[in-house]
Amino acid sequence: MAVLTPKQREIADRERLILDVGRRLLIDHGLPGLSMDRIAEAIDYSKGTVYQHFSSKEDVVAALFIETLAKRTAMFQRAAAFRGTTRERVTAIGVADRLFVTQHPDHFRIENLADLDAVFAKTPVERQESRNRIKRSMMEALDAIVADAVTAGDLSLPEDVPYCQVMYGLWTLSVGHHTLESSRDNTESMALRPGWYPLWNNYLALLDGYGWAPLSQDWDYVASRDKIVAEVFPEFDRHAADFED
Amino acid sequence: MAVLTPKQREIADRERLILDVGRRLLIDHGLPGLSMDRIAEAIDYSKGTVYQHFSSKEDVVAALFIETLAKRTAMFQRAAAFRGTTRERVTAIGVADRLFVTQHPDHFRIENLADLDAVFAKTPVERQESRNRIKRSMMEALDAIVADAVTAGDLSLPEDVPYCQVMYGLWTLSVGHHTLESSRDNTESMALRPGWYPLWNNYLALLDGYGWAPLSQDWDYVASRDKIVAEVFPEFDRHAADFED
DNA sequence: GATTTTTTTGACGAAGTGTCAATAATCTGG
DNA sequence: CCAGATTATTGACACTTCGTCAAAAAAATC
Repeated sequence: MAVLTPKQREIADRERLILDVGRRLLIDHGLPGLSMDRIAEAIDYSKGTVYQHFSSKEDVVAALFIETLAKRTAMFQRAAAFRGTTRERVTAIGVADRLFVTQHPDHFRIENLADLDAVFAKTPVERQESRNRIKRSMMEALDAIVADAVTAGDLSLPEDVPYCQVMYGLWTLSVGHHTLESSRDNTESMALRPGWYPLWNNYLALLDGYGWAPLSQDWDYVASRDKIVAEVFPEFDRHAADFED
Repeated sequence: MAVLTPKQREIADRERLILDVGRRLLIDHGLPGLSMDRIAEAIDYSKGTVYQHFSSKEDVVAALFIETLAKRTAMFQRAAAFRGTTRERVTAIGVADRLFVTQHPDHFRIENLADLDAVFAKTPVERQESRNRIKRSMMEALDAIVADAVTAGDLSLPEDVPYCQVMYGLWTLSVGHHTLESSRDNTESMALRPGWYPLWNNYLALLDGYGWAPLSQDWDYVASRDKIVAEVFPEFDRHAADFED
């Protein structure tokens, strides 16, 4: 089965094509702008054929979301492998998050549009399982950092606090930040400088609050941040400006 | 103009009726389950009449959201007026947030469904301004607490950190938490105890991280929490169990 | 009670969803 | 290479929803 028949090739290519067209429609015209009719028209096949690939419009969106999630997870895994203190490694996750948002804005946009129950509820179980599998592998990479921090003595948590709670805090900070930022008037109504600073500062405060050593007062995390970009994400090095505003 | 003609009365009553029916549909069947046809059928008027009240389906949803937002804001304002240390007052906001979520689940559900750009984008400007006005008054109540903390010497922020950043951190924690919690499988995929504890602990850590005195190690905030409920939200006193899981 | 203004109605056009019988293309074994 | 079996493709169809608008009904006004 190593080699595909021409027909199988065509089908595989078409699946890619549908996703690419779908992504464009989703980015350019939002969720309501993505319709099966439009996809069919754009790829010059009939609607029925599109339904052969995806069971519903939501299924297309979910498939796009999964691609996005895989990309984010890959970046997080690279970040988690940074060689440095455990707190630098968790900082690397924050950096990866920021780079993901700024360097793959299309993917990031899709995360906001597609990670909704309304979408996945109309999707075949395999798709849902696929999503859960990737999310789980992401969480594992993150929890491992906390576990390492505890064994290294950089962090000591009360008995009743599970490892994942710390990462969960960072995650909620990020999700909340991007949710609020995505609707313009929210940040507008606050006298807050837009961009990355508020989130970065809240990361620092939360980790300091948990007592994750070395504390921000004892270490130059801006320097760490630059080092992380240079070592882990050299392809984005030139874009250090992403952190400036 | 103090007294309404019967006709005006009827129209006002009907507006209420539309919102009530709309809320039920939204809660029970989600965003797609709310349709103008269904509303019209449920209230025994024609669709055209519904459109006399609201310019679109999204307009109905937005109106519902504004009612919800007003309710939350009122609770926050009560909480902010708690007589205690500044840090207790910010804790009171967290308590109010929790009580809002648990005691008004319908409203909370609506926040998640309706505070989307996709909704407000299709809404007349007055509605948008209305939302922004309420949000702003909410933020003012919150920022005032931080300002008081700084003048009281409970908190000292670096020059370049605006007051609102601290509240913004708490807000993003809450938004992120509820966003993640609203999709079952997210929390499921983490070994995290569900409910209020992770959020509460992250509140503590974030505020400790900012050095907002008295720090959690020097003060019994669980006791404060009970006091806040008893004094500010006596109507919910019996439901202290909301904080237990 | 006649006239003007306001309100209500439901049929309508446009768009979108997902289905399915009919048609076309492809594969398969002799 | 071809007949027959299998698989893929098509687009018309039934359905739903949105938002509009001319015509009808009701209310207000004089």
